[in-house]
Amino acid sequence: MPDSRTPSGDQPSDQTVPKVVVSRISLYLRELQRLQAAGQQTISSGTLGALLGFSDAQVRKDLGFFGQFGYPGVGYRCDELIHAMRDILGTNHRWPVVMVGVGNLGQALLGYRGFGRQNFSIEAAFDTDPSKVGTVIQGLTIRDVAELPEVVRRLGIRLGMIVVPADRAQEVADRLVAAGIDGIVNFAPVTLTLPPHVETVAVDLAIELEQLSFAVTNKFGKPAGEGPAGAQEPR
Amino acid sequence: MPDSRTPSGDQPSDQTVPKVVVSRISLYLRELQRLQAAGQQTISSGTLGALLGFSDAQVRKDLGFFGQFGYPGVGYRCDELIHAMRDILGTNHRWPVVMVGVGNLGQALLGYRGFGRQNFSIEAAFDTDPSKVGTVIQGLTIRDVAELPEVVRRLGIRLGMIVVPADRAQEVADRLVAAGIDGIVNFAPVTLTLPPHVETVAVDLAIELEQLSFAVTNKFGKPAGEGPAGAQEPR
DNA sequence: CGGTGTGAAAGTTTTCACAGCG
DNA sequence: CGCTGTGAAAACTTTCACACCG
Repeated sequence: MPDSRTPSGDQPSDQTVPKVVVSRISLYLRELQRLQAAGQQTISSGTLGALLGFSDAQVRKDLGFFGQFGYPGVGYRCDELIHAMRDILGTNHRWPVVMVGVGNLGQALLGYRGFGRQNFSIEAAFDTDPSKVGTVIQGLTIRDVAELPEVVRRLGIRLGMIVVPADRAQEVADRLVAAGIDGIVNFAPVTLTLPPHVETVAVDLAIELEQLSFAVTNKFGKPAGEGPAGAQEPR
Repeated sequence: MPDSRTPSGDQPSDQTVPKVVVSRISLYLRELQRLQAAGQQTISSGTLGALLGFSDAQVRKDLGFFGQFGYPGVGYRCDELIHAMRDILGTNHRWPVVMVGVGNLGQALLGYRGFGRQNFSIEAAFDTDPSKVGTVIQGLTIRDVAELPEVVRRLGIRLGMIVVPADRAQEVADRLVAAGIDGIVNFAPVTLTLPPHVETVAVDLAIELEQLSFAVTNKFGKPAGEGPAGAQEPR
């Protein structure tokens, strides 16, 4: 484009990037990390796409939203692309996170190693149940929700996870917002009402099963021959 | 359309329904169940949409993929629409499900009440760890994965959940497919290769946090400002 | 009225196809 | 060569706007 230097992530980006593109970036990153761990140095858009069930053009277009990262005739260097995608996603630095709700699911998430692998670290966990407050789970002392504002401020935390029952989720969301949080992952099966400056991502496990139920139910009412090989469709 | 009888879910559906429409159907259903529990009899597309952040037209168009369910001037009857949407999603009947992997997360999912609420029931759980096989968790006796085919056949199970580490997920998927499963929810952070007749839904918890990281990082690069995520050190 | 259902228009995302580069 | 980056075309999704209904 402007000149002919070595590829690098310059910023043509000012257009607004579709959400679905960002979710694919996460999938590219995940796959690249696997490839790198397997010793692969470079990869082409075609190969990367095939591993995930996307076209080569889609991979290139997606990356094109953020800059130029490839080498014509060669492909992309895994290490460079991983670094670039972490920059895009904001995960080249560590994110401290708070969790509210340490029931079944909350406790499991506290022990999930996958967060740390992508540079997220649950730094504090809260509950309202007095029988839980003060106990130690996965090395963390559970605190009373009343301490939320102080802890968020002291640790400079911007992200929170809601892992409480549906009927308590909005109240917890309000507390997180009041404490100054910028983004929330909501595992409760309810839609939160939030001020527009707070970002949110919803995960509803029952809905995932419903989507599968629909797909399986309607499998034999579809068009004929379906897609390429058996690559899994991304969410 | 054809005649003027009471609205009901007849099926103009043969067009292929976009996935994003199906995911909104799940959200409509969730909200309707909440409204019904709160005693509401009817709801308009505008009100329902507003509760979820969608336009009235979107709600009507989405429902239009599956039939005619509304009463002009009135809206939709909650009980009817709930039933219709369960029919669409295939959750008016109970789905028995198998789970493979009863680590941290698997055990939490075994205890999650939200599945039962939407008519899914985890009927059997498997692991390969001999120290887990034979133990009872959440009232279920954990079985050896070798028993998968027999149990799936005997209980007529069509859906499976993969809750094992990434490096074991493909092998487990192959076993589920061999056992005759039709759909898989995959919680492992890896893309599965599956035959085209097997449906799949992927849930990657770290990716959800990454999406939030991106949104928060770029919140102030949206309207006019500079520097969304491109910056990278020139090589 | 207040609301649905639905073509047609607008907007968005994906695919195509090809110039250009090492 | 093999592959990227990217306009332009195609496909798809959302919004608009309005006839019609109770």
